[in-house]
Amino acid sequence: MPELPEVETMRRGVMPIVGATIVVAERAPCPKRPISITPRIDRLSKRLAGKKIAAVERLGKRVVIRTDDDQRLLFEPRMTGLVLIEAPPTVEHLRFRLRLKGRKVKELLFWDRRGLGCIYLLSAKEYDDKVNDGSIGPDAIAISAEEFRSRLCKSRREIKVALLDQSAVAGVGNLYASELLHLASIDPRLRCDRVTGPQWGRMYQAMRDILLAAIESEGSTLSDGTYRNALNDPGSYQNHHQVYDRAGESCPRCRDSKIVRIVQAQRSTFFCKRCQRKRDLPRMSK
DNA sequence: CCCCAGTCCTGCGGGC
DNA sequence: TGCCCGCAGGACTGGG
Repeated sequence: MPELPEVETMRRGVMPIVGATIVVAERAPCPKRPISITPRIDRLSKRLAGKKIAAVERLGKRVVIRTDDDQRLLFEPRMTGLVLIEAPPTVEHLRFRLRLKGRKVKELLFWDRRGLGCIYLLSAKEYDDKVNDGSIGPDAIAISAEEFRSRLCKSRREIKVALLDQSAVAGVGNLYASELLHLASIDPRLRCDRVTGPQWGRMYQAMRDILLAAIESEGSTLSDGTYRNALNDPGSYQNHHQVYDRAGESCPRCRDSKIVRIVQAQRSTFFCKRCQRKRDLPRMSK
């Protein structure tokens, strides 16, 4: 389930395509039900043919390829998508190919087992509009502490649910939301409008620490093994998970309370009831 | 406007 | 052993 660290690892993995010239874009042969590509593939290919790849960027959980004429080709991996330059896990789930020339790398691939992912090409103006109209919030790594707080603090939703809202902050998904709230010692059920100033500070710092550490580890590869880096190796951050998918185990911090699983907005949340409280415990006076 | 439940999809693991 | 059902959670949509 690619979240910010996994998508950042994909971005870094396909960086060698920068400077290459696009020859043609095509659907890979015969998936049962084709993934969503906008505009349709022949028109998308026509708009990209002959354009040079100027940069590979990332916005939240999307890989963004910028061409020399400022178009943006966006890849949304969703649950099981991978952006690759070689060796897809299987042939039958290969969905899309960008044929390239002028550099060592000859193709960019999109592979997606479940086919929930999608691809779209936007003009410079369409891209700017999308970023500015609020449908995609600021990236979780780039956002300031003040903006992080101000974009969330008025909501009455539970903090864990709000962290998943990509229009507020882009990049945090289900796994890292549980992890960062554990690191920040905050109850995932706490309403945003009841989070205190110190809690906002800790949450912001924990979000950065967790996401940056996970990028260092090239993301988390879960038991289904789908997510891989560009060299087809698994990430290693799953070995650092404190709470995610660890219900019933004792909390690694307090070594006492057991990690519990609850459901919020139809998604699993994992946390420690002892370490993560709605209210901070009063500080001991000397 | 804000928020939530339902939808898409495939592979897998648990239960019988 | 084999089959079936439910679950996993990205982003989006429709409705309260």
